[in-house]
Amino acid sequence: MTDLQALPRDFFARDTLVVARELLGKLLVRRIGTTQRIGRIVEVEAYTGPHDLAAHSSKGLTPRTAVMHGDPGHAYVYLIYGIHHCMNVVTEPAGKPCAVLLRALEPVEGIDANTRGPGLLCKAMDIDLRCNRKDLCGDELFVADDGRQPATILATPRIGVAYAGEWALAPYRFLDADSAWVSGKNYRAVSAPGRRKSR
DNA sequence: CTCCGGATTCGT
DNA sequence: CGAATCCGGAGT
Repeated sequence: MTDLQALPRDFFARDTLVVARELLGKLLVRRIGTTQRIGRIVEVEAYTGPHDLAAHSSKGLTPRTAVMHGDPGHAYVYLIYGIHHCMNVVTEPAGKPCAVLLRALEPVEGIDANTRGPGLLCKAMDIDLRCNRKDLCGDELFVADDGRQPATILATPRIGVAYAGEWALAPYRFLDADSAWVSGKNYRAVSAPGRRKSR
């Protein structure tokens, strides 16, 4: 895995829902000095712009969300609950503030921690606020394609966005249906509510 | 300046 | 089901 190449910026400069689905199966590569960590993306969520009330950019242009308004192919990393980090990939041409949240990885190389869930993913990959605004068309943090893609993609509502009204129902969470590494163990109850333990 | 709450996770 | 723990965003 030494010949991995970062996906070009125009991969990210497209419709956010398309980029989100195509990110499934791709490799997230984190290089730190001489070591590298690689995970396969198996779960993502799309945040499609100011009209999408679940997206941070629905609050307008603020210091935190400025990176979402900028060029695609950059990392938007933020601190959540004062404890965890979440990593997004900025999509669409500059001026259209959209992003895809990376929610779970399948460990491929150099990872020995839980990668199921956005906060754990960042911890396992050593991604924090230093990575915010980082250009993904570089060599420290990038996305690569090794030709593999999921056989089946599942779409569900996004996790933890109940405040977003109708937008909370949009099926913008995408996952590799056959992956054992999605965060479904923790969140299936949220995705499929109302099911009792009977039968 | 103060105040509120969160694209989460873990332990009770 | 609540605590952890900090900062962005909004209001005074």
